[in-house]
Amino acid sequence: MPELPEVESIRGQLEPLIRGARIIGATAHPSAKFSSAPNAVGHVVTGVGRRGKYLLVGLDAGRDSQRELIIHLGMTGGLQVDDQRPRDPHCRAWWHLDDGRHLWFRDVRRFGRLVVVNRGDHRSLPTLHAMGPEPFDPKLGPRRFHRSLASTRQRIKTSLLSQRHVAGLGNIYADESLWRSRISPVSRRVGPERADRLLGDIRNVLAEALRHGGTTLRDYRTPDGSRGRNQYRLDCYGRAGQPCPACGTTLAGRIVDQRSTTWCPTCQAR
DNA sequence: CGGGGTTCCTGGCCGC
DNA sequence: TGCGGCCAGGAACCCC
Repeated sequence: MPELPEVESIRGQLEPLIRGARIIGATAHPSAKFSSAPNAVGHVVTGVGRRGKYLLVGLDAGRDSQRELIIHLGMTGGLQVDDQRPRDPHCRAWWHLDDGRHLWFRDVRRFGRLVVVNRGDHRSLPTLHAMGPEPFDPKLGPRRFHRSLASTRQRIKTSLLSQRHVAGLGNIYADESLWRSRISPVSRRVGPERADRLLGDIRNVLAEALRHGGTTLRDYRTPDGSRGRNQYRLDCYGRAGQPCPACGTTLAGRIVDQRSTTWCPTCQAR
């Protein structure tokens, strides 16, 4: 489940591998989630960016078009660059590069998707289009974050996963951030002081995960095949029934708005 | 137009 | 040992 630290780790490895390459061919799984891969053919890769959990591959076709290949990795998606044509049964799309290499997208569960658009035209991707600020954007201050959270009555866990208030959190880092900030995931109102603390803890949790190469629970790998190491550092996510690392209370687990959620009933009391 | 429910997918794991 | 059932979950999509 690649979240911001995992997507950023992939972006950092991928960009030097494919920047400057021209895409001369493509093959895609017939699903509409992948079938637009051939629209990237004829373009040169100008760079690889990231917004929240989306990878943004810059494409340049010369005089006419500045386009963008947008990839969301979903739960099980990953990207590789190989000399040979991919033979993996879970390959959902691949692009032939002019130096003979192949960029390919592996996604066992097909929760990922990709699309080629005119650069910056994100109207076909509602979540990206309405994406909140990057967590490390200096323009995102505690006041703005609090105001944003206060604009809805959704549970805080749901708000964090919505990408509308801050970009890049998934289920793992949402639970980790709320645990660290001692905020109940079902809280519907977060005051200015707690919002301030939460923003700081989101930044700490994400920065630490990034420093440790992301979290590999099962599928996540960077393009060179490396696993993350942050899975050994999780305090809360996936540990229901085990003692809270802070106070020893048994961590609780239940479904909150369709997502499995873990929290400490003592530290994160309502 | 915000919010809620539904759907897409497959492999690992559990229990019988 | 084999296998049915269950679970993981981000975002598009539909509807009110």
